[in-house]
Amino acid sequence: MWKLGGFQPNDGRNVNPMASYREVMSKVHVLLVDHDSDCSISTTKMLELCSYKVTCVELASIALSLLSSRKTHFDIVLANINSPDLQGYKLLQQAVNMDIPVILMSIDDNAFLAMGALEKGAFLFIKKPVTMDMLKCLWQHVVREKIRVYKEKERIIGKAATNNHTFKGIEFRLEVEEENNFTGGNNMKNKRYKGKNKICGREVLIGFNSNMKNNRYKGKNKICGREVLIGFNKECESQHQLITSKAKSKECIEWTEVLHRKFIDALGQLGEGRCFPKDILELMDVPGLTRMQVSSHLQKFRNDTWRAPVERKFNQNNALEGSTDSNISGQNKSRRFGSMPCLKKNSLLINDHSETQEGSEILTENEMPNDCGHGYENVTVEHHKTHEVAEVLTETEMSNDKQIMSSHQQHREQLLSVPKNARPGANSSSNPRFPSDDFFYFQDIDCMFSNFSGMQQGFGMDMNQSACQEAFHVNRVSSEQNSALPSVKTKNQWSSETSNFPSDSSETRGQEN
DNA sequence: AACCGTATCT
DNA sequence: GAGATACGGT
Repeated sequence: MWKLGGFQPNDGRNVNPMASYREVMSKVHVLLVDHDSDCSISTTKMLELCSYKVTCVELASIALSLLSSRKTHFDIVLANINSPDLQGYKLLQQAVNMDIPVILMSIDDNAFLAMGALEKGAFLFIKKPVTMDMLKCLWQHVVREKIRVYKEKERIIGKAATNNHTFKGIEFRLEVEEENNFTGGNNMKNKRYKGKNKICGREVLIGFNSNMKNNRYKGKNKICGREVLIGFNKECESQHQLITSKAKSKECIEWTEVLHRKFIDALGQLGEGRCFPKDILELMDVPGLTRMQVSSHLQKFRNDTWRAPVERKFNQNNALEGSTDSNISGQNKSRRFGSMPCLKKNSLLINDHSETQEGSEILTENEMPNDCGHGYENVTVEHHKTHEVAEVLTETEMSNDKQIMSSHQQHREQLLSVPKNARPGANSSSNPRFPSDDFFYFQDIDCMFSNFSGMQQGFGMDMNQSACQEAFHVNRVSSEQNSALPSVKTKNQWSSETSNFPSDSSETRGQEN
């Protein structure tokens, strides 16, 4: 139960008379989201003067990640509705789903904005600048909302109890339908998942029939990563009734250009054969981002099925005349562990940036002659020419540059001797997916980076270094933490870093079985 | 047990 | 179609 001092929301008589306002306010954690640095600084100061705990982020997407991670509990969200990443409403939606009151702010005093915000569940809509008076009563909104939520849950628990269904601290509704026409949800039709009940969030039908009497679907189920008990009684079973569990919809993070650039940055630092989600996550150092999310993004990126938000919009607007990429679903069956995403030539070049990206060409494995799908023999990066636009050499070029080849050979040997690749069960002898001796190739991170930034330039994106640093300057309250955030790297930095495979300080990953 | 890569889902 | 999730494998 949520408590403030001696206050218990279910019993108004238990208010601790000794609890001063300040004491109460000091227990309220405010998530402030505002890209306007002047405003956020002043608001933060005022909030802190009120004794609130404050976490300040600049972008709604970052706030979303923070909320998703659930590592920190926030009691209220105070957000600028005009977040540059256009995630303001998404943030609102997520916070509402989490029963966190949201106060939206805007520089515009617009009735439509206000109505829209309230309609979408905002607790309050206020015009900036916020004042001390507004903030002083913030805690009351929190308390009122807590009381409301508590009563709501109590109501639901009561209902659930009368139906002999277990309610386990998470809001979901149980509805019993009369019809007996259940044929199985999508998840159950899928043979692959027949063994377990897969609930990928959102609304899911959890049904059973006479073939399911082994109670396979009784007990723990996961909704949005949280355990939920979905029980049913015999009465229910005999009637073949359905239990509909409506889980809160899972909020997705959006891989914005800035976030993706961080991702690319991490890939560049790790290098081919070392691009593991966990390491990428660590290097990205984005609060709230999870390994699963990185993993998912890595998969999309490796398969070339991810498009930057700007590109999506661009493609939508231009309807992609005849540029269907039949290879998009052509996934690499022989995926190497930790492999660098191998970009398709046109995956990033939605505009022709060749004039600004001369010398940068990325070939798909399919496009590489005689590469047997490995790519290594035909594609490499000249690591020594660190101050040039990265090169991807064709076979012909390779034959003309034996010096490069020998240096590459050294890198290969160096890499092969690095224990980090010796993942548990992921070695060349026991795992066919592990890069065997002839498997390494070096995807040029410079090219990826160049193409990517070229694309952004093509869309007039302001992706200069300060902008990126700004975008990732997450928590001004603890700014020392952010000073360690990796900055955007120049091409030269990329080359110099990727040219070496640093002696790996970390031990072999995972554990030996 | 942790984590990776893939398949599949929403 | 992007992102989340389930699952098998190591």
